[in-house]
Amino acid sequence: MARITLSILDEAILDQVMQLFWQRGFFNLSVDDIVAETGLNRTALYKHFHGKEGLFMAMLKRYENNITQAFIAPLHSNHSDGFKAIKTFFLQFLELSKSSEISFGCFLIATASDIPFHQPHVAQFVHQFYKKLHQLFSKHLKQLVQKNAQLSPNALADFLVGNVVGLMTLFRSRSPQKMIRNQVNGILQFIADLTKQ
Amino acid sequence: MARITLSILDEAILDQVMQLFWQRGFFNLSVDDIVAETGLNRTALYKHFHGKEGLFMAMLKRYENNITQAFIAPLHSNHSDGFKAIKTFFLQFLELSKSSEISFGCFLIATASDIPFHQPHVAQFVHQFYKKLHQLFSKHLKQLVQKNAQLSPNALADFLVGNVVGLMTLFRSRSPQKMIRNQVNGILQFIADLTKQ
DNA sequence: TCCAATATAGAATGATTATTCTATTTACCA
DNA sequence: TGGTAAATAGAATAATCATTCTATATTGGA
Repeated sequence: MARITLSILDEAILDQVMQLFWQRGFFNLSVDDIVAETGLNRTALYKHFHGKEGLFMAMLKRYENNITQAFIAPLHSNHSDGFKAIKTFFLQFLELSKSSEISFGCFLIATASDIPFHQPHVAQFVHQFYKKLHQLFSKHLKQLVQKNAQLSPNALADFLVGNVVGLMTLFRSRSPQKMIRNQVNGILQFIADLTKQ
Repeated sequence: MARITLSILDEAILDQVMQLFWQRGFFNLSVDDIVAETGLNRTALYKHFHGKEGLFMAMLKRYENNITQAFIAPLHSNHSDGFKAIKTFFLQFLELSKSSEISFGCFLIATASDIPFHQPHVAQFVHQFYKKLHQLFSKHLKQLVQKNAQLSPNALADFLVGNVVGLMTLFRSRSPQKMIRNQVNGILQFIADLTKQ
């Protein structure tokens, strides 16, 4: 029966719904907007997602599966060169900033900013995303950081997660390309220096 | 007549209104909520602020004057030691993370995340805040960075602004103390290394 | 082809939204 | 003290909100 459920909901429509929540956030997007702009059936919405909150959570998960997974792919490589993996990941921000289409940052991180007013369910999901990112960074940093380094791989991974959060928030607030570029360069110099010390 | 206007609006009530917008954001706080929870007179609201948008903008300015100014005070010092000024500024995040009271991050930066849906007026105000922060960092970095450094003081200032944005967003999303501490330590090590190279 | 289950479109509902209006109270100065 | 202007409280309004209901259309298998 899960099979049937899936076949009913048009994937293209769900992508549109995801985009809308991503762009406008939970509180600034009404069910009427969704129905009117995407064609998602109102009755189907309540049958399959049990309301607006359920739909939002489903779209957040959809985003993580479809968008986030692709973005963190460079960090999944088991390449021996940990710096290269991290560098490839952060260079994506430069590509994003060069792109002519408007970026709305990261749906998950934008939601993080609204979190105080969402269900604990949503908050937990965002924190788990932070954790996944942390683990991926940490894996590469472990083989990169010298024994005598001042900061541990775990500490540095937190530093990188914080920088991703910063970059994504800059994107969302339509900051100039130069700011993005300078922050990425700062991060990369910092990581590069770790191996030289 | 501006004199009269000021005497009418209770400063304590305005502080409460500011706190509410700060905590809940524009879209998740109704005029009825404001009236019920702070005692702000509804008629006065429309007379003096011309609606919810005007009140929000006024509270954002109030926040910048009262809260932000105090927070960036360490960067206003003309101390000869630029590193010390920057360090003092970032150590404030550690104090904040140790504090038992819940932090809602930075009102300006949380608004940045909602910006795509606000008036350009609001977006511009947030960008000017980024700019002010940049200039303050840049001032200290200029006397800190070696001539042969890979990154310019202006580039590094952008890097620091991005990190402030990241830290504030972590606060807002109720991230663990350890994440905050590790990001601050990363920033400080990076700046310290600038002088040693 | 016919039937039962499901999908759809959109009207109805009742709560909540921002804003305006009205009536009453307060403050201030001659 | 008396009168005018401003402040207040809260009712009224019309739009919008999330959700449910109803009636019609569409499907898929015997």
